[in-house]
Amino acid sequence: MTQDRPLRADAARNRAKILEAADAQIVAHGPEVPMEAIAAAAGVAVGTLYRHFPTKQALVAAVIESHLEYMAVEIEAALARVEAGERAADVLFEIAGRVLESAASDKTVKAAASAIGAEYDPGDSFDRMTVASARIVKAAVDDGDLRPDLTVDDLFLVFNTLPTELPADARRRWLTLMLDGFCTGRR
Amino acid sequence: MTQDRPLRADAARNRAKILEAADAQIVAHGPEVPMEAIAAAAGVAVGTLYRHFPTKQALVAAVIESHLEYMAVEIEAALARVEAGERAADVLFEIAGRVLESAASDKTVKAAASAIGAEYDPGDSFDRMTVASARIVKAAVDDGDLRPDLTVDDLFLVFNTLPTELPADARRRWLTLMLDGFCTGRR
DNA sequence: CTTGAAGCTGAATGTTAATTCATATTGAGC
DNA sequence: GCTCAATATGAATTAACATTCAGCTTCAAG
Repeated sequence: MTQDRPLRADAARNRAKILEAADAQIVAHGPEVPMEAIAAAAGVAVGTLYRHFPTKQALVAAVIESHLEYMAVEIEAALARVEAGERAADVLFEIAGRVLESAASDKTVKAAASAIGAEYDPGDSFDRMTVASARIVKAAVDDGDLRPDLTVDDLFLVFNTLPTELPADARRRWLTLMLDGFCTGRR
Repeated sequence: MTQDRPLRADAARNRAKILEAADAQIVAHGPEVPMEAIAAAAGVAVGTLYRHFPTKQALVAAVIESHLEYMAVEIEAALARVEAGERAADVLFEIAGRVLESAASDKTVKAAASAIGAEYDPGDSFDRMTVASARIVKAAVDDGDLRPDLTVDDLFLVFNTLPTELPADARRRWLTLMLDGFCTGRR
């Protein structure tokens, strides 16, 4: 899909700048940032956005995909550690903070997408993320560290729930409360 | 503020219809519903919206205020029950579900407001709500039912966090996880 | 039943933002 | 360094909205 013909050097550079700028702008100003603003932030003209992405929706979808990809990689790495013998709950909690940031941005972007009406394709990364997460949660439950009725869906519910806007320390506090609700108390 | 001169009967009726329609439309379709849509839902012409509210922001602010008012009343009633001897944690949890609904809508509407750039005045209702909530939380903590480090801010953090969109059962599940995180386990 | 103020209507105005496209640039194979 | 297909540019087009206002309608006081 990316390789019909290799991209010209400057085009590839611009594409990257556009994705980066779009991410930053959308996370910072929400759904309604003008394409002009994204273009300006990327240092290109609007027309260039449309050379790379047919519509604003498509651009937003691409940004989402990059977030999902990041999270998938992160979580698969965590799963590897669990399978290598680390305690699942420990790994999960350690990851949480880092993934949280991306999840937060991702949520903003998803909201942006649906506000615009994009029915974007969940795609490969999402499945990878789900599968890996499910295994980690299962392991932690089996260890007796997480309440036995807990599932990946709960985890996702909570991650999708998380507040986008507010301060880092509030976010940390929130995470603590959440995770405490997940634990058996035995840990 | 409401009583410069009593409103003509039909005007009062329209104002109520407008507020109701605005609430429904904003909660259902989000910030960006056109004034035209609100007008149509209320069965009046756009001009009428502007007779009652100078700008869209003002209309949105009025809707927020009505939600806050509802919650303030609800929570003050809860406080009365606590002061009458009911166990604070019980009352709090019983209320939670009901207040949750309004909080969810309110969040949507607030988001709408800030998306439009309304710096609306938190106002009286908000303070009443805060004060009453703080007392209930304090009582529950003193009873030993809620973890001792818990404050109203935590409660609000959680209520502001709550997902607007999703299904009633998911919301219930979420609430359970949250509240479990709040408890001492003693209860 | 009159009448004037209070209300209502909806087309017109002004603004903002997505998307297009004719024109101008530029990378890379030769 | 030449050439042209790939790219980039940004003014123009089009669509949605918020908001205004001149003219019409309806309460309600007398």
